Amino acid sequence: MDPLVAETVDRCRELGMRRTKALEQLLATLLESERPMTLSELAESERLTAQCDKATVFRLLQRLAEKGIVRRLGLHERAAYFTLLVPGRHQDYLICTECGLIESVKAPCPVHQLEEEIREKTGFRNLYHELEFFGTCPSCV
Amino acid sequence: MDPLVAETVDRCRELGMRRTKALEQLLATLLESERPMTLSELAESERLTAQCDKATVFRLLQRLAEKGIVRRLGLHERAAYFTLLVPGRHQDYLICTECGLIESVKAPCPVHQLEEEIREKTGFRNLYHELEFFGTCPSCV
DNA sequence: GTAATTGCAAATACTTTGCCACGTA
DNA sequence: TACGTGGCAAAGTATTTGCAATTAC
Repeated sequence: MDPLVAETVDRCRELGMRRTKALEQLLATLLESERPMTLSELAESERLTAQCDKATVFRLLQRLAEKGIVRRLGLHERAAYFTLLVPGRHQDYLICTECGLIESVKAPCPVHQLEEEIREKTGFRNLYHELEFFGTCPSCV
Repeated sequence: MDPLVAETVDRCRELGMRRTKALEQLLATLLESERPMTLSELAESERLTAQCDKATVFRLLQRLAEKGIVRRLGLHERAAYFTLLVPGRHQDYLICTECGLIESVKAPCPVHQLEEEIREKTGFRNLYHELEFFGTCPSCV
């Protein structure tokens, strides 16, 4: 087993989880993946499809996210968010993971130069980016 | 009417959309909002709840997103994405909006200093961030 | 008048939970 | 043995679509 998987399983154990096949395979799958994966992708992946039910993967991810081993990406709600694009205006957001508060970041966005580099090096076109900061807001601390 | 709303409606008109009450109210609502909003929030907002059906708001947002007037935030899929947090490791992503390809950004992340500033100025705790670049990948150009 | 747009209701899709069986410690 | 975990099936919530009626141009 990949030593990083073993190490992560140990962290889980210390946090009170049991060492199960499903947990090991889930962690191994996430670790091998170069990119974030959806619940369905995980549940249907080679290592997990025979191993366990989708509900199990769901509950594992839920527990792992609570314990800070895994992160659920996005604005942390089930629903999609929409925003108006005003030409020449760009916004980054600061979001409270406890109460859902969303506010705009006042400071200038530090990402434009990297975006330029990516445009040149990768050949991607129509580039734009999204940047969100997450944390616990003062009222929720 | 807010001149920026009027201007945006004009852009929509130029892109072939019709000037409807629902469109005007939707754009006004998005523009007034300091933050991104979900479909439900929009459909149930003061200006829109009496004005039109949720399906209408959905289809408007869909058309506006196609035309680049509105942006749908997140990894651009219906499903949530999960990623393993490896201590000391941070990843940003580059995502193709056409084919869904997701790859890691090789360059170092330029956001840490801003994160530090936010930590100091806002009183948020447990801060972290997510940064994604979107665009059309070379194969899809 | 014609084609885009809308409302309503139904269909999908993804997520989440209940309950009892099972496996780990 | 005890309690966390898993499977299966059902419920919950958000998104998306079909179609006839309406409206903008």
